[in-house]
Amino acid sequence: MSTDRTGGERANYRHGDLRRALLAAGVDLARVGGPTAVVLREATRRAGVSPNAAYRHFADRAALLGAVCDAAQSALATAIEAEQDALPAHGDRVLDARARFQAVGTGYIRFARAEPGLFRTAFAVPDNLDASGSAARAGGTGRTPFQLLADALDGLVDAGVLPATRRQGAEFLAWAAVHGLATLLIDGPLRGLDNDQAKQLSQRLVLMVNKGL
Amino acid sequence: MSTDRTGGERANYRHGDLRRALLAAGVDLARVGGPTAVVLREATRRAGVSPNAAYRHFADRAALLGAVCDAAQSALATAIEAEQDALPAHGDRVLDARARFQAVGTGYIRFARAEPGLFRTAFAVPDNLDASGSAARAGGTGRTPFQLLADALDGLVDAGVLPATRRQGAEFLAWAAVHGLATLLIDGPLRGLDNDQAKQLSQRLVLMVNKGL
DNA sequence: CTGCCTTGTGGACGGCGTGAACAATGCGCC
DNA sequence: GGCGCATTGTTCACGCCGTCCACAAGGCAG
Repeated sequence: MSTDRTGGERANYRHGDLRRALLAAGVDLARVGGPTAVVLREATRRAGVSPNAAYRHFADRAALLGAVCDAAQSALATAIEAEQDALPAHGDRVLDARARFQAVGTGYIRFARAEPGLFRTAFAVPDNLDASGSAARAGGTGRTPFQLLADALDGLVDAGVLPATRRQGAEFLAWAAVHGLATLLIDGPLRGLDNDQAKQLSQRLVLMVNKGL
Repeated sequence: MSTDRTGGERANYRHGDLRRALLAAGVDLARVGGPTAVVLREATRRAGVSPNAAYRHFADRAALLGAVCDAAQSALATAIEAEQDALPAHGDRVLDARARFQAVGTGYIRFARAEPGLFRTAFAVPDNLDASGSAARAGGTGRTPFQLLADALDGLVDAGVLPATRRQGAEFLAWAAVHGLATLLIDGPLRGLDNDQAKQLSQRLVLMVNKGL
């Protein structure tokens, strides 16, 4: 599906869009097998190109993995946005703010379960506060997953649900809880829970966070 | 330090304790470089033995990694126990129960920060509920990290702090939060926080869990 | 048209996990 | 005590991986 444009062999010596092709192949690999499955030689194979061609577009395997990681974060952001967009606006500022916050958690965990390989890859590269806000990791609205969470918390403060004094650092507590549950659900002892149980547990978790913040 | 008994070359054809030597080498590798650093050939090299000798004691690399993973979980359990043992008993059942619960989180995060490679390795192998209680993962008291958390929650119920109705599944919520914070602190955007900030944040998190459960 | 910069190729190297055949060892049985 | 056999370690070999280097094919600027 991502070999090259014509489907057969390249007409020209040049590929034309190799960087994008390698990235797409890398994402496919990550989707199926997680971060360790994004393998340089296999990506070039899928792009119909010799192994070393990759080095014209990525410094090394880590660079390719980093790009795939950014793409995965972007997909996560998109999933969260979709969850929020599906929300009916019922006018009540408090309820709306709570719902948007809840949707961050729900979307996060839904994505982790739907695309475990991509999810694992999204966090395979150690990141810092800069990377967490990098534009390459943003979804359709230009916000990264981390920023979407921060926005939702700001919404809680604006609606008067969360005291401003407890706002600082709250994204880390909330993120920790949701991210931890996600890893428990896909790699941990909670693997194999069905959708209902997972949904129930994640709602309970977000309730806990809401109440405990 | 873990080459062989005499320090020099083996006197005998037989090694005598190769399985243990390979495991020790594997743990050393994991300590420094995390799960991906536990490499069969390097472990055998450190044990002073040919690469294929490992296959007499481990089915494959994954089996060795699994054993290292169990050892890491056991070390984590020991760290939590140590944190609890350091607690002064001030007689009040409520305060004691809370302190023991808090100590699980504190010990968990202290270990993650002190031994990030080992910590990452402890969760490198997807586990299930059976594995979470395996004796190989237990610390000095024979309890695994997961069981120590469950014990602490039972203590909260016994002390009347946590309503019994909310006990079921609480270990997953608590674990999610603490584990999530740990990963944020060692691989995530919170990397590089100093000890005070980390301690403060983890106390705040456990407070959140306590209040929100 | 010509020369140069970019992009892809081919060959090679060392490291990895792993399989098969072989050799040293030491224990159990006579 | 000697012998046979299961155990444990060695050697050789294969295919995969990431990566370096020298080279070739294409396109663009002058």
